[in-house]
Amino acid sequence: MRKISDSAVRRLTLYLRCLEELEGQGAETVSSADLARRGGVMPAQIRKDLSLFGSFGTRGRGYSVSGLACRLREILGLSRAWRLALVGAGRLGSALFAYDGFRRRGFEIVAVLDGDPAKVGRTWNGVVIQAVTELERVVRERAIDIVVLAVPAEPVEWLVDQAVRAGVRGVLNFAPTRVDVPEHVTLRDVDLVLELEALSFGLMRERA
Amino acid sequence: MRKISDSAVRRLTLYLRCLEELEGQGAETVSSADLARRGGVMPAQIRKDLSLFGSFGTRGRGYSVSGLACRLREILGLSRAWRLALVGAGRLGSALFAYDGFRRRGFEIVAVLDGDPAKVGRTWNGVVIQAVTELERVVRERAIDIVVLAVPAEPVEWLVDQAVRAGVRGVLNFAPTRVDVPEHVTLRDVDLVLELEALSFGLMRERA
DNA sequence: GTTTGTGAAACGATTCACAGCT
DNA sequence: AGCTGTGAATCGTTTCACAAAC
Repeated sequence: MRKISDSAVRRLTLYLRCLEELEGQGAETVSSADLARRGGVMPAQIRKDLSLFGSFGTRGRGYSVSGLACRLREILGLSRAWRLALVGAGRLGSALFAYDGFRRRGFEIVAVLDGDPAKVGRTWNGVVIQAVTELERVVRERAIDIVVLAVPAEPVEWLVDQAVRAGVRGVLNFAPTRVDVPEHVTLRDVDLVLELEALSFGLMRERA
Repeated sequence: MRKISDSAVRRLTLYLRCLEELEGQGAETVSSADLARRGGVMPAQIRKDLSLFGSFGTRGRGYSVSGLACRLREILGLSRAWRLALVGAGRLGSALFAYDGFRRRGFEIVAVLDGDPAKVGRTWNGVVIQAVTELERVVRERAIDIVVLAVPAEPVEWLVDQAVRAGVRGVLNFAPTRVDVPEHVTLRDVDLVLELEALSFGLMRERA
């Protein structure tokens, strides 16, 4: 199976958003040139990206807006629901839990865990906070697909180890630390300090 | 001035973290091979990345840990403080405000703004929440370098416009929307839904 | 002998350009 | 005529390999 670059995946999600906007506007069909204008990319890039998965358009006509959106949702795995466990019931965890952009895309946080005994037992919108020591059991018994780590760097290695042992398939890591996962587990890092550092670098070079 | 790719910048921040870890362990010097092992990259990649900015090593010896860390901090713009305004005093805003990883790197949130009149006037750790309508004035009068947008997609265009007009140099956008900024302003997007979508894509292709 | 700094080679991603379908 | 799908060409990034420095 061909390897798809991260930038290509990012663009696919971009195309989907543009298509959903078009759907809302009642558009029936769209050409790669139209879509490219909206997304700020080159038309050939769109056609190339799509050609990695099949041919979804009609020559001379373009793409069916709803048809292509549907195919993209399938390709990205967004036509099913994913079960998430959130580890870390601090401020960031609470922000992620409350954010409804996730649920709208089929990402459902079905379990919340925290290392602070004072937080364990509290309820967030019907979800009881459990102890981190329960992670392995929770992932297994509640059929968790993705673990979201909103915790400091230190416990991350242990947490990932537990989750992987229990059969988790994806990890979204917010801690500023490098994690190793087995080949069959998908990992993504969101490093907020890194983003600011990269921004800082950009600021240093402006008008220099 | 040569253009530096985003992936190179990300690696520079990675090198800095590894060097700071080494500093903590009392190491004096490090070779590109050592550093590469820690960072999970190729030694030649490190040397190539560094060569974009000068030559900091000694042949036969390696690099001075503290010396290289210091140079990287200068290159990344981390040896000075940056003044941030946070727009959006919701859950995400509150998580960002409380996160001390920013302050440790010299990113100081000196102003907080929100569109909800009920929140305006409240104080967060000595910082009074102001109305978003004040953004332009705040950026100008308080010499804001970077605006952090922890708000929904809708107000983003207007907010960026105000901030840019007032001379902001960088924007960190958490809203799931494409923003256009003038060439002299640096923009970075952190799109949490996109990260999950990309993770979902990864999960679809595992063991397929 | 060791390790850097750097051209050259290999690789990967983007853009071009056009044959082929509607 | 209009637009897709794709091989070829271009561009940028990563890796190799070695001469120069210590």
